[in-house]
Amino acid sequence: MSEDTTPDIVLSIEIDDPVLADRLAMLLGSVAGLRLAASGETANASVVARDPRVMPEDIALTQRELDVLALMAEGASNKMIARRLNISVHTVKFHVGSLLDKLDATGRTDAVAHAARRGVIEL
Amino acid sequence: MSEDTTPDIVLSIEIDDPVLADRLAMLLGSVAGLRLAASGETANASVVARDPRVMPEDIALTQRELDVLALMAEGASNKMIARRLNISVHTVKFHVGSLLDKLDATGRTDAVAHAARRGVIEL
DNA sequence: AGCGAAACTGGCCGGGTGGCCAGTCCTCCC
DNA sequence: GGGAGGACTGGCCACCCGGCCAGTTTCGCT
Repeated sequence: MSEDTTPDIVLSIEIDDPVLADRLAMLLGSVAGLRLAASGETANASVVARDPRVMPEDIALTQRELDVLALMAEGASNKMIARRLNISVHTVKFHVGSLLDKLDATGRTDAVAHAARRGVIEL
Repeated sequence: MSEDTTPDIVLSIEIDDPVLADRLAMLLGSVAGLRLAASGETANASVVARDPRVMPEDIALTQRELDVLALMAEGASNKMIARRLNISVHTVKFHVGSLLDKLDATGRTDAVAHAARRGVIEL
């Protein structure tokens, strides 16, 4: 017991592409100071596929629309949003309306789903 | 021009903990066949902190509830869900009700948000 | 047989939602 | 100085949503 001040970092590979996953397992399996997680083992970190949502491809949402969107994602009703933002329910509806437009959604539930998919918001 | 059939895997480290990130950068930086992404560069894969949602911790949802939940996440109205599942709107409401219960949600938007967060559904 | 869970259906109703119309203030820009 | 866009507000209204009550059938387990 001496230089084990830092135990191996346990890494789990969570990549769908079997080819890439294999290459990584190969490369990382023989790195000193690092270990691949056994099945079921809790890892310190995971290697995941490049998240597709990272490229913004931003839909142009105004700040206010983002405010409303965030609260919608919390399950807040128009009334709650109005109170939280100190604006009238009508104004909330106004923003929700343009949100549905811009996100090409049919309702508020669809809107937050689309927004989450496109990375506009984080659930 | 011979064994470059497989260019280096570009890896980006996206970990908040600076200590862990540093150790990983150190260990991974010197692995042949693998390269750390330059800032802004698009990586093949990312090293991320253990995603909390990976552990199932499944809420016990019945098959029918999962059916309804999936359609809710598509932004479908109760009427649409009813048509798609060949059941009455009342039955849909019944399932939505227990979904709200089990997912501890205040409305359908909140329900799909919670479900997505817990990994019950994939957006 | 008896019992519970799941799925299904109905009526009723208050409140929420989204679409339409209208309008007023800003500020930035040509 | 006139336009364009954003934020904001109002009324009106059809429809949807979620919660309440009630009931049926079918299944598996004991």
